[in-house]
Amino acid sequence: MDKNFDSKTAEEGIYRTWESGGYFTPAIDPKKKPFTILLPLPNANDPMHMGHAMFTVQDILIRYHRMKGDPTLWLPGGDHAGIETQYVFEKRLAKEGKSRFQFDRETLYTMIEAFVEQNKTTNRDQMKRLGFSMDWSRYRYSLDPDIVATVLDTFRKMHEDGLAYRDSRLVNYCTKDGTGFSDLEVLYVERTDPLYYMKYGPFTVATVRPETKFRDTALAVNPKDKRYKDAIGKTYEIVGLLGPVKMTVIPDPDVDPSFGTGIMKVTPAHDPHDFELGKKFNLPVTPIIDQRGRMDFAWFLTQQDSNPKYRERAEKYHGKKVAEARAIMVEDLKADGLLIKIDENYVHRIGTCYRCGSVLEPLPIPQWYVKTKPLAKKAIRAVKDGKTKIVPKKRFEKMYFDWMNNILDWNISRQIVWGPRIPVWYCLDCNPDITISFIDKQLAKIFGDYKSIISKYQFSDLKKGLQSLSAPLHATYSLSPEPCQKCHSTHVLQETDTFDTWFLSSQWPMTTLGFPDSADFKYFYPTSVLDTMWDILFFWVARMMMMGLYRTGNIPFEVIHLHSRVVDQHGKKMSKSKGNVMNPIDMVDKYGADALRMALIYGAAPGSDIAISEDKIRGMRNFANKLWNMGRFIHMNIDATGKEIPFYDNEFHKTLTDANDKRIISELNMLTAGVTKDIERYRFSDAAQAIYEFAWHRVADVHLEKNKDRFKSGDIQAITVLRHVYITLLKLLHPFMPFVTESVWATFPRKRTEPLIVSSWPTAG
RNA sequence: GGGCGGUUAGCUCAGCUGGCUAGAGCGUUUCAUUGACAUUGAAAAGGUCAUAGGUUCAAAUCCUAUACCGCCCACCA
Repeated sequence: MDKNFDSKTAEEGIYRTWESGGYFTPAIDPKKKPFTILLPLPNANDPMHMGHAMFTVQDILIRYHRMKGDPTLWLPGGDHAGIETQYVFEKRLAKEGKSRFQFDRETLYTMIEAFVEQNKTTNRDQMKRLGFSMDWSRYRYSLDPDIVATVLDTFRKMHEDGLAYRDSRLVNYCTKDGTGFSDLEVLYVERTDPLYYMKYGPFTVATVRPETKFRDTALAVNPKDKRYKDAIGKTYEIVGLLGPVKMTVIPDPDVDPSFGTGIMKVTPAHDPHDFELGKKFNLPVTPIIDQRGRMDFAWFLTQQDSNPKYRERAEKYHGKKVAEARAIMVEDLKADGLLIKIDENYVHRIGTCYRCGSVLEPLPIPQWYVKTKPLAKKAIRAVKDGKTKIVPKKRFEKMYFDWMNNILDWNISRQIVWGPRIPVWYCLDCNPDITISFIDKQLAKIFGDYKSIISKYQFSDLKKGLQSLSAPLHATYSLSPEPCQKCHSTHVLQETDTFDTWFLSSQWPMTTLGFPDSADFKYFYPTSVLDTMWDILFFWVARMMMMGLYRTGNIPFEVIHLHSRVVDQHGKKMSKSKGNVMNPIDMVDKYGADALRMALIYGAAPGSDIAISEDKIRGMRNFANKLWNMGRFIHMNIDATGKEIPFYDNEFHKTLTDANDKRIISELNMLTAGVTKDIERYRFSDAAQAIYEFAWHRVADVHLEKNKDRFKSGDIQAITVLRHVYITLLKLLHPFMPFVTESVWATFPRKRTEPLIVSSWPTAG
């Protein structure tokens, strides 16, 4: 044996032995209850970060259960990660001076697909570097045809059940990325913006968005506000930048009389609250900002009789970006004496795109939604009834219930190409006023060439492309084009929106296992533990609960375990901009996978952050080496005796005479019981610390030193006990530090020849 | 605005259902060692457990309030 454990040369070979031995693939035994974990599917295109390294938690559970003899499955996978991947790809295009809008949808899709294929294996190889014992023979990719087929079928069922529907309402739209998002994806940031007090006929109104005033449809006041009591229901003529308009004052209990002047202008097309209010009072939805984030005054410019002054203004505003237009309008308001004052220090929160940071525009665009209330109800019930347990309970159960109880319908439409297209079809002949705003080869197939389409149908902006249809709400579910049910026309077009990535991943437990009738699904579903970080509790975990219960009638997993977030050595979140990101693979190269794994587990309390530093990883590398040298010491002493050392068993136990031996055995039994209990209770740090403490400070520092003379003198009993203690430690530590333990294990004689990974978990006593 | 978590040694944190001199890793100081390991060993310094009350025979641990830090949720224009 070498003087030190050399992780670099040992790890790869060991992993290959495990893999080629088939130990990662469980043997299906109907008599045994399996233990199953689904890997939270990483973006197939993404290199590994420290967050992924925390999947060590899963490997600990998996290795523990495998050693206990359970048919154990850890199912890996990769996510096409719709918007994420397309965004990364577009950035690359931008570097070449290109834009996605230069390509038709099929070409763009093919390009992204090729891009993903190039990088798909990186993440997988890195998982192996960490020693993760996943069943690679069952690896799934979220765009595998059978997975997509199940997802589409779920959509079909939801459509039939009235749980998937199309509606035109305000959507959080990123004008830069060109897609809408669900409420969860909105990132609110605090900002200080000017609050403008504008003259509004006989009133004064405060707003941060003067540019939307042209399409205000009403004024709202709190019905309890005495100041405006008499105004409710009355219509006023209000002179604005483009001349006078008529507006009615409506009551709205949500208006805060103490904010601004207590009067609110109502803009249903660009404010979610106003949109709802508009529905109540039958106000028209009249947009003034388009999907590119530019001012749209076409409605005004097409009027024949408009005043030349106003017309000139509208032309000036038209097509300008929101911020730019606002600045010009503020100047015009001042010139007209309509601006009363500006509060420059108004602090509010504004919705931004979590991807690119742009301000999101609430825009009225039709999208597909999932009706979530009935699904949430069952998902709440399942946790309340204890069918699925959340660990740590105290902290995260409340979060889960709060979110489920206040859940809103889920927007599953994305105006991107990278992902499965929503399988519904619209008849172009039944909807002659349809607006098609993208380039699509499918259309060319229907009509022969683009030109004829352009002449027949309205295109809002061909170049911008790939956006949602503003079609009437009639849609037919189908996987392939079928003649219109009403008019039998074959001029049908598939919805251009693709599914939100989370719509696919929410079905991961079913789709990966082969729902509805594969052997795997029947055997492994519901899975045992779902381990992930709390940041995707709503995005993913909660939605899997809803979708799993909806489709299978059964929970997708028995336990939801939320692991720690990895932060830097000062307890700060790792981020590229802060420059404090640590690459897990670098650490594996430098100190070994065992060291990194142990450093991530050791000292992490359930639900709290775990601080990682290179010093800590180095400390754990030292521990791996300590363990290695304990093995070396034992070998040297055995070799010195020149004898065969008996295996430690019950018979041998009875012959123990030395107090030191008896004591260390009894302590080992206590440790075994403790570690087993800690793992069962998801207290991995406690288990890791207990083993570390015992191995280093109890066995190596005390027992070994104290009994050195006995070992050297060839005391067979002492050596047998020591070897047994050591071998048991290797087993206990194997889930945490699989490489070094497996490596030393191989140097010791065993009753059976299997590697440590499939050896039996020790029992106390 | 609502909610959650944190505040313990120089740094990062453990301390689960209250109970012996409050622990670990890293760091610091001193000493030792060519015989498993310097990726080592022995020893040491270092904490009024955020603050103020309260419950209790007993509180870092439970309760109340305050302060600061972090996070989540929410349509206040």
